[in-house]
Amino acid sequence: MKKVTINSVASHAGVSKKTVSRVLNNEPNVSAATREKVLAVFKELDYTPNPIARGLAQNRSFIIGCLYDNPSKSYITRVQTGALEACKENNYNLLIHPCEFRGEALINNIEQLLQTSRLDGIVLTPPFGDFSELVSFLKSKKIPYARVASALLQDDSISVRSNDEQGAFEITEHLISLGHKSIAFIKGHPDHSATQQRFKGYRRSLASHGIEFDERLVEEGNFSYHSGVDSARSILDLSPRPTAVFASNDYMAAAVLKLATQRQLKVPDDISIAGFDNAPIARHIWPGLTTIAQPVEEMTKQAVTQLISHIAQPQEQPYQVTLESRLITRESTAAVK
Amino acid sequence: MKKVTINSVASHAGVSKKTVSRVLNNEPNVSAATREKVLAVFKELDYTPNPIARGLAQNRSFIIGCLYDNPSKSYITRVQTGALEACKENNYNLLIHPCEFRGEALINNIEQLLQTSRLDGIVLTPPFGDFSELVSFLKSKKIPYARVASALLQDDSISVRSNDEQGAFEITEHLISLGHKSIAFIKGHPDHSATQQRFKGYRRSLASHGIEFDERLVEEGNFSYHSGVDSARSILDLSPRPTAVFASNDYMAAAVLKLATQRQLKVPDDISIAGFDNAPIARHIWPGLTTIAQPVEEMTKQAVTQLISHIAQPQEQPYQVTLESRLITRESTAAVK
DNA sequence: TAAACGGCTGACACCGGTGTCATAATGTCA
DNA sequence: TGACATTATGACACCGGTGTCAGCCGTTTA
Repeated sequence: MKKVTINSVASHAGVSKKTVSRVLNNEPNVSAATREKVLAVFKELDYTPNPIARGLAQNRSFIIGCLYDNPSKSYITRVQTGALEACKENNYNLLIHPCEFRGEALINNIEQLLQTSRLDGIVLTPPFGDFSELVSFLKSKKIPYARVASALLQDDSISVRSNDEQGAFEITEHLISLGHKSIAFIKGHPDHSATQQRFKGYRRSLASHGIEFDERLVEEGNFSYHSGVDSARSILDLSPRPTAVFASNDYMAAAVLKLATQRQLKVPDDISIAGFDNAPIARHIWPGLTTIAQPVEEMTKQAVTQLISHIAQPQEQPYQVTLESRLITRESTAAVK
Repeated sequence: MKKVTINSVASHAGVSKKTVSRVLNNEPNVSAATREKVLAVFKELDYTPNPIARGLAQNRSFIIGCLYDNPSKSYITRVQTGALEACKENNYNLLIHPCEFRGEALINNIEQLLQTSRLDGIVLTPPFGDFSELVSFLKSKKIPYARVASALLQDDSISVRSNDEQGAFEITEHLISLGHKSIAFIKGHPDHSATQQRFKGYRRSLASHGIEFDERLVEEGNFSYHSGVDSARSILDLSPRPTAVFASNDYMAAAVLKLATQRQLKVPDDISIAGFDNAPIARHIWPGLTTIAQPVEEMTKQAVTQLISHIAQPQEQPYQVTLESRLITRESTAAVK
């Protein structure tokens, strides 16, 4: 079976390869008759253009890089799913690049990645969208990028996020409506902008009900299950014990639940627990976690779609979108007794 | 900043581009002096060869495709981690291809993937390594592939697996040693060869202790959490209720635990539960799940490493390896009362 | 001493596409 | 009907590497 190239198509159709190329790329200045003829030969020979040759000629790789550093596997796969959908629709490939570096080392690592992989663009998932050195490095190198679930910036970048502050506000409202007044809070990783946002939503809700903010109820976590265990220990040791705990993500919330259960506390009777993200674990444990569902796949898909269209045709206007999140109540929260 | 290509290096070093190419590829027939000179220019100009151009010349993409269809996000990320390590070491990229097709549609989907992406090789993760139509399709197309965690085949393929049968045997032995005689079993997805293996290990252990196999204690699952819930319902409704449940993976085991807890059963006092895989959830819930840890990253890394070296230099001898798995006991199993 | 041989090197075609530009064919208008 | 604009097409160079082969050199062999 011989390889089918643009040359075989051209000679089969009795036209030049340039004309075939024009048909391939839907360029104008091809007569309808010629176009038909070439398209027929495509079918006949079952021709697929070679992306590598195209890439060489256009100095493109048709590969998008996806940068992440996240303890949550489910979050990563959701990001990947969304990114893949966008890539598939545009005949791009996705290169995944887990990356645990910070600062200088991060820049070097990315520089090397760019040199060896010739990426056409990069999706920055949390926390990388908030690393200003990285963002300005990419900007200076003129590498197109898109930011997912990162803080709003007053610039011309592509950014798709969800409203973390509002989500945290709503879930705190939910707890307060159940009669809770002493609500502990576990912060996320300080590098993630979501951490501040969620904290802000929590405080706004407290304030709107005249509940005084109590520093002692706040623990520093980092989104990992392990950090949740540590925070849970401190919180459950408090006296008086808070009647509810709002953890900045579901893994930490699951850790609180595990520790509470180990200590013979009944959830939600003795203590209510709320999480954030609607990770699979939120519904895989008993009681199921009340949490906030975010459209992670949709955010990433939009970001990558926009990134790809920007690569094809650099635009001036920014693309900044904020999607809505949604409260999901399960068994882990109940009215205070 | 001009682009640094093989041509600029050649003119800088005062040699032909072919000689530069020889140095790049560590080919013989370059004098030590010339080699030194060229290498110095590499450093000086900070040269990185363009993989796309190289790919065009050699008709290679330097991309490995990773095929998967698995409900467990943590398994997927572990597979990816291992594959990525191998790719990175060999300057390959990894293309991820989640794929829920079967039979004819699967072949078509993969054929399209191959045409558009020009993959150099494919890693088949469960259950794809056991789809004989797919395997023989790849063989007929002469696409190099490696199978991870799939059944042993008497052929010349690359295959890295772990001993599922032995793992299941050991965990059943563990339960029996705790005094359990009525041990329910939840099977995995019938497409996965691990499903049969784990079932065999369970039966071998029962048999070796003279415990009669009871069909009524066996439920059909499919590795998903949801299927675990259904199976758990049937098992917990049995009368007399088994004193232990061995689920073929941790998600299904977690489902059993959730349902049991919902029904006010104490685990492990009223019923012991064991899983398989050592997924994160196994230690994120209370009580933690007794399970079998498998070297998923290591399996995948070995498979991909071998695949890449096979691509560079097709070998005749097969590479078939079985790695060991390991019993991890946590709080979900205890002596029968 | 001539012929044969091996290591080293570069000229040149080639991989499969795209960009540039010249030219042929067709259409428009005065 | 001729001058001119517009559309359609192809020749050719180019992207940045690798494969083939010929030629040069110094050394060994007959």
